[in-house]
Amino acid sequence: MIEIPKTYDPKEAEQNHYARWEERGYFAPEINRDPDAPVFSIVIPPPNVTGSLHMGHALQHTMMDVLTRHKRMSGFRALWLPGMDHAGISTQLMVTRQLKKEGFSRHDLGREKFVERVWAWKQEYGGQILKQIRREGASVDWSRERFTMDESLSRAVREAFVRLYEDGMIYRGNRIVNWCPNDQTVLSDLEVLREPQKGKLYYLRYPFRNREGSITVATTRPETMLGDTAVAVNPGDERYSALIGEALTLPLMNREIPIVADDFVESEFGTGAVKVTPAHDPNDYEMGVRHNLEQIAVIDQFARMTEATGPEFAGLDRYKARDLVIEKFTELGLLEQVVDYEFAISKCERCKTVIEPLTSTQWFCRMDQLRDLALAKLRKDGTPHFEPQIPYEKVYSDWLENLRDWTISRQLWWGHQIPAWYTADGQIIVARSFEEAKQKAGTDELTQDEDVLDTWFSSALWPFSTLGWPDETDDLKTFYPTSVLVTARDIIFLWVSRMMMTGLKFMGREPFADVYVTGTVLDKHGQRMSKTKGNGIDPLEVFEKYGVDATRLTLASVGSTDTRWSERQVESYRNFANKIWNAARFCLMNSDGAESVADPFAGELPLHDRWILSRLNKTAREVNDRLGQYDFHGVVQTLYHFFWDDFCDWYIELSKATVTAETDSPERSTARARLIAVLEQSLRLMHPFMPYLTEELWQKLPVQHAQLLHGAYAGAEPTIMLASFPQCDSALVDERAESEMQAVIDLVSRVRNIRSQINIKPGERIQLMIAANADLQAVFRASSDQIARLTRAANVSIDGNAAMPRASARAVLTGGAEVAVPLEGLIDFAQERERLLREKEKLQKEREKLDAQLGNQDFVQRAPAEKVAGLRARLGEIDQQVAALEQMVEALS
RNA sequence: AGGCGCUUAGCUCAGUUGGUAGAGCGUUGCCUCGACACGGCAAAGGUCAGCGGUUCGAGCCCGCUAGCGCCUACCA
Repeated sequence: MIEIPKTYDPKEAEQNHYARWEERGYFAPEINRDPDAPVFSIVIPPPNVTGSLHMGHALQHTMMDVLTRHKRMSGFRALWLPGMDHAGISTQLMVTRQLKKEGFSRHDLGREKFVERVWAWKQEYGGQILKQIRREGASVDWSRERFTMDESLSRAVREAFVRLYEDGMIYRGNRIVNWCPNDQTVLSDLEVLREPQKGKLYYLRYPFRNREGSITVATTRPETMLGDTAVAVNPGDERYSALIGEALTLPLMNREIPIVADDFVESEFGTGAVKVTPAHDPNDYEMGVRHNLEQIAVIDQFARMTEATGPEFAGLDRYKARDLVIEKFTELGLLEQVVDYEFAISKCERCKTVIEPLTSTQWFCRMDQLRDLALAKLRKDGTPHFEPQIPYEKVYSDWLENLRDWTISRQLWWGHQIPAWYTADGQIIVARSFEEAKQKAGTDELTQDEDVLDTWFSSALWPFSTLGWPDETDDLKTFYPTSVLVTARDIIFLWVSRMMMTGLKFMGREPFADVYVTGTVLDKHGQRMSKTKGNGIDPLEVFEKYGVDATRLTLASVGSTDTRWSERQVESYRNFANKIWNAARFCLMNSDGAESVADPFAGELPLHDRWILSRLNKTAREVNDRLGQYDFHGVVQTLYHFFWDDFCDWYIELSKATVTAETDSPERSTARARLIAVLEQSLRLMHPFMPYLTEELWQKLPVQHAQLLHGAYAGAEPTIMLASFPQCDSALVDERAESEMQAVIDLVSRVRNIRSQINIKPGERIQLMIAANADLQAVFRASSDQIARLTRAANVSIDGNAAMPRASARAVLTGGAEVAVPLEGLIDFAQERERLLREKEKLQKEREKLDAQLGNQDFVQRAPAEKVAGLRARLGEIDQQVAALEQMVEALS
């Protein structure tokens, strides 16, 4: 007899197993010795080196771990590759702040020292999240851990850059960009937030150059007027058509600017005339290009007015300049009106500073060819397959179709420095290394570009750079393309699409076949969890309180829909874990003799054994199928109900008498071995979701652990991680057993219902009289001991006719069976009559519905014959039961 | 402004090709029957947001309305 505590303590299991799994190399694909093993691989979405675990990570990691463990147990050569992202801006900000506390800036240190400092920071404080990933139980292969700034990955970055440059897809140019005046760097469109902003719309008059009068333009940013080089109107706007080409005098600057016609202008908005500031507005920039307008930079990189604005404005902050412009327009009588106006403003994703659009010389990546590769792949092969396909496939393709060039340079020090050098005479040399650049340039008087690349440039290469690219390593050949990408929806553009494009470009193959997009865990009010709102739930605290396994089940069942966080949910899965623990506890307490049984399910089996095997195998089938479809929610439900309802509530109870028999016997040993065998397979089925609990229990079971390992891991030190994942043996799926067992379950439930309704004390023994047809008689007779035990009946009689005592509580069952509980002296006849009449009423209501349906000729003719037959059968059944009930009532009168 | 999604039991969510609505928690009653009170047994609870349509039949398909949410966007 093996004794374990009454309550599952997750902490103990969590402390015991992870380190051992890791040390023994279970996480590495090399543990798989089958040379022909199919391959399964996932690369982790690399968390920021500055980050710490939040619910979104825990959610994604749970799902990736479930998939990886499932495939590993199924004999796949499984790799889940971990790593981190250097997170350019975040990390640089982190260290800059630290420096500031010490009283100096990064410029005091200089670039080289600063970068050293960031590395030191990374060593000391970075990667806290890696420890937390261990805590989650994530079966990642730490021997393959990567960091986007590793030398090998940096090499991949340079290689990719050079190739794209050589193919004409990367270029350097002066264009309008998103500039963050606080972080002092350019940002891509995807790193800019659009926020609604209450502001004002100013109506400004621009006088005609050569005559009286003026034209009025509306703007939210009057200060940019200093850089205006035109006013635009819609070519179809009759109010202005005569004015097109006419000259205006730009107030304050006294500059002559033309009126141009452009389709961009919406006649309905404002006055229908737009001031054009090509240097400080993306749309105006485009218009400027179309009309060949001068770009006059009036705002600098610190968001202050430039020298070009003249002595009164130069050096003023952009908002101060706004006030001054308005003041001057008022003085000149050129301010027509000011109205309240709400519009969208661009802010820096990181520091929330208002973005200043300005023209700047930067590196860009042309996206047209890359986009076409991705779109063609999707249209031709349906790759990647998004799950859920709706709406994500369309979200992805729509975005690709409207893709614009990607600004890839950043004015930071932390990151991959752009592999471009300039000669003294301004020639650009793009090369993989300084050596190569010198060769190409024919001189060593070269200066490397100061800028670094967007963090997402290196992330875009992650699925192959981590596997060794550009070298053709074994890992690359084996694990690329990866099997599936699991991610939140907010980085479909930033990351997923870019990996797809670079993968197709450099590898000639997609980086992953499937993209599983997870739902989001919201707070209990349905709001997104965020640091600034402070409404986040720390997964580590939940681990502490309820255990990792319970948390994982909760997260897995979120699936792909947004779900509000509810601690009660975790609590119920904690209870489930405890239920498993106690079911195992029961099995272990009654395990003596079980190990001597070689083949527990050999030979002829009683109903409940055939039934549980059928249920178990159907469960295995469902779990495998649903995991294949990424239906995490469904799998959790399936496992929960199989284990709790089928195994605990019925199978254990049905086996109890035999299993707990006082004296040893072959029957007892066999029953015990069967119980343990079913439990053992259940643990394997649940292991991907609940790694700690299942390992803890599996190790304790009196079974031949080594024999349970999947063939690919033969010889390994036994662990449930490497045990074979149960597959459905369809020979064991037994519909007849299931329906017969269902009859027993119905019978027991009805009797319990009677006991409860009549208030029979739980301790009180009853008599049970069952009348049934020959088939059911045989079923009930074979299970009569169990029926007696579960209904707490002193004795059970079964026969074909219903000669039942008048003083009894009775019920009719499906299949025409009847049951009576004789209760001489206890029965209140009137009450019992009412009870039966209520039953009858229920059936009659159903009958009415069926009558209506079957009375409808259209239904009978058009519905499938099978359906109609089914309803007719049900109708017959009801009639029979109603008749039986009427007889019972009659007998009571 | 467009696009998309959601609205099912008090709460959080499932609902597979249209065929008599499900789970967990909560609620009610009974229960120390030695695996488990983080438990057992039994039960109550729903005009599937509203309106209209298609169909023999709609939570599921189509249209409109309302509320909520998300994403995209070049109305200054």
